Amino acid sequence: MLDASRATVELLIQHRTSDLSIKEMAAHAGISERTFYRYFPRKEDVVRPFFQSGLRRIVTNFNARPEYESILDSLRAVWSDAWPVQDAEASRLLFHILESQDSYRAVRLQVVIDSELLWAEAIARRLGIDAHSRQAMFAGAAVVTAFRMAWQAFSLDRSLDPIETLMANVDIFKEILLAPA
Amino acid sequence: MLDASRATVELLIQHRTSDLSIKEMAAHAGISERTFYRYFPRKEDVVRPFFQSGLRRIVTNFNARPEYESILDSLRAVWSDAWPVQDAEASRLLFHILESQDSYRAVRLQVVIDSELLWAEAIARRLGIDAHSRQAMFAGAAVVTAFRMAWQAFSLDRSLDPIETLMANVDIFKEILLAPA
DNA sequence: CACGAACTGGCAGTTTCTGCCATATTGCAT
DNA sequence: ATGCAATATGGCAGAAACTGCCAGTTCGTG
Repeated sequence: MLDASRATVELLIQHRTSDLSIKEMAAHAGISERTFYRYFPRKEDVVRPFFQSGLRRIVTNFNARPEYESILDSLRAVWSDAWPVQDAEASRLLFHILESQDSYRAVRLQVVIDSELLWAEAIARRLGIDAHSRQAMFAGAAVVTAFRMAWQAFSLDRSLDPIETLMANVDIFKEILLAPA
Repeated sequence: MLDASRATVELLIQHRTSDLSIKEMAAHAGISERTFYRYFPRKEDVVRPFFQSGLRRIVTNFNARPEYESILDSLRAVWSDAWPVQDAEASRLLFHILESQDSYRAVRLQVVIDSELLWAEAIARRLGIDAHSRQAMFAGAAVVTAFRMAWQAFSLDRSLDPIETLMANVDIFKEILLAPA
């Protein structure tokens, strides 16, 4: 399922457009149309596993960072190696393709927003607070917002450095992310 | 178009489900199926104008508040009268209906996230800073996050007071919303 | 190997969505 | 008010998206 998602994203990038039929997607992923619909309730859900796995991997890496490291340093570290696609230019292209159709954009945003919960848990663990507390929830939202805006800025402006952009964003929420209680 | 959106949302609430066909929606809105598709590119886009107009109205009201009022007081004021639907119970029901299907949930989230830009401009005007600055963008994101979480909490927990929930959320981002530069 | 559970594909049928053209409505100048 | 152009609407045919059902396959387990 993740494989099929990856294969389809690859096809989207190849064709530089979001106008692909189910037939084309299924064929390139090497599965039948019927199976395609078992994996993805709606056509645009095809990008969901791709982004989910990427986002989850970042959080997992964050959780694997040493305790003594500051949250800001950890964020810098995990952001460095975790990109949705290896090539920066392909990443930008994918952003624009998915941005061009509301249906894809909406799904991508939903996946991103849903990762707030993972980040809330991760930050809460670090700060030693309750993962369901208001503070933890908003710390999660802050991290995701910083990611989201950095990715957008990076995709729109070729001259930006992704890591520095993220860190500048995170800096704004510093207090929220550092206050222990 | 907004009328058709409102009518359809009304129908969703009446039927307590998101499983409505285009045929039913168009009939209830008093337009043909063909015209329905002229207004709404995809079926689930039908909720878009409804939420957009609600969100825009809140920002407009915020901009109409007196200059001398604090941002927090203004937020409290505009939040008080502006609900997507008049009846609180209907509002909760609508939330659950749209939450039950990813396609509707994704659209709602997208509309909410897109209102960040409006808030960034509104807050920037108040603080006397550039609307495209990083600080303004994140202030907008902070307000929207506070709204979003308050609405969710309010919809899930019948005992919560919407205004107090919002203000408690906003309080977390106090520094970002108050710092003049 | 046997067997049940889970995965996959084919196909018919429904619903969603689009292109094209004809008709109606609106805005505006006369 | 009248004519005219621009725009909004509807009908219909057809394509694409999506579902239900059943049959064949693969996979893990005893």
